[in-house]
Amino acid sequence: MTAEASGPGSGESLLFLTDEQLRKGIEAMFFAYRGFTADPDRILEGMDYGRAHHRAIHFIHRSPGTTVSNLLAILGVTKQSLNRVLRTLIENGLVRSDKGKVDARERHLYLTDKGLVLERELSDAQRARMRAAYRAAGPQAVAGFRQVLEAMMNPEIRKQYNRLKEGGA
Amino acid sequence: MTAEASGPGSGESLLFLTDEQLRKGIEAMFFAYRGFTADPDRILEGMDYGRAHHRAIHFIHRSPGTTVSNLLAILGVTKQSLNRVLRTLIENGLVRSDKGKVDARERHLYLTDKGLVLERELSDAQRARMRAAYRAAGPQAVAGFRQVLEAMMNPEIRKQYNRLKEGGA
DNA sequence: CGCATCATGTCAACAACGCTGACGTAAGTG
DNA sequence: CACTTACGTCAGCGTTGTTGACATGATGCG
Repeated sequence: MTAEASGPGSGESLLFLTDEQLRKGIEAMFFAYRGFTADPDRILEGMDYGRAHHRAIHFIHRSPGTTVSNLLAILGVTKQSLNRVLRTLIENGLVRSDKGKVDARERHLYLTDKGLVLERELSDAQRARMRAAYRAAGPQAVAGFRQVLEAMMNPEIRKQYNRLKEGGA
Repeated sequence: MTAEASGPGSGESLLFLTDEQLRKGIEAMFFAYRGFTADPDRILEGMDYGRAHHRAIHFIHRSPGTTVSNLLAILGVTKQSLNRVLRTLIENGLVRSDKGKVDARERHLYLTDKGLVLERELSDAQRARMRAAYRAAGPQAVAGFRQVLEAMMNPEIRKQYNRLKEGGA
């Protein structure tokens, strides 16, 4: 069960669209996501933080100076929900919130040195697993992996993802 | 950004193991999982059920007659958490719980006709998205997709996944 | 200038779904 | 008979999502 999803030669047997195949994909997605979050979750447990904090930290690190609205759009949660998370991160000195210079209503978010330390710890763990999986599967599999994931996103989300994929903040 | 993850000819440029590439994979995983759960979530919202009910229904449908312990192992939650979900499903007549014949301590779980209807609705929605993604990406991408996901699972989980992948209940 | 709108923060309440700990009961097992 | 197993349940709690309402300061526009 490695790479023989397409038929033996004859063009594109649609075997990979079987309900059975789809079910396997669905279950693979479910189990893999568990692995995907397992390492950061383990690091976070015991701290006052959870998965939501990890996500906020990730995207702030990724787009330093991003605004609260940006973050809201990317994370897809309500401002009340994000604010709860953001407040503790700011109180604990992991995140800095700067009033905007051109538009003073906006808050620009940055990780502090302390925040960068935690970000590093979390992403190292997650990247290590990702790297192992990538290495085990090989470059071609990785390309396919990304293709399918992109096709699985909601269209508007995919736009955001692509915007993120290219440009900076 | 389709399939040029490996270098232009020269063997296996390790470009796909870049931190940047890993980050893209991580974000793709995050956004794709949102899409993955979006359709069932939408169907469930308004009913008394949530994502946890969907998961229980899925695996009961998939392995009819499975026991509570089996389900616990697959879902990776506590019995208290599962029980809360299972109880409502049984009370509402979506799931039937039969006392075991060889070991009367065990409860064997089945979907009722009513349960099958909901299962169908949920999995149709999820499969439709999966099918679209598979079709858009093509068989080779799908093979890679599954390879990377499998490599991302925890080892014990991967064993369960493979056991599920093959045999029946 | 004044008023609508925007970006943000916050209070309150609630739901879903994880968790731990403890206890009970029926049924296998040595 | 004692022990263990499979399951159910009560009680309580934490995280993270939701809605609704309200406040504040900043911006933009007629």
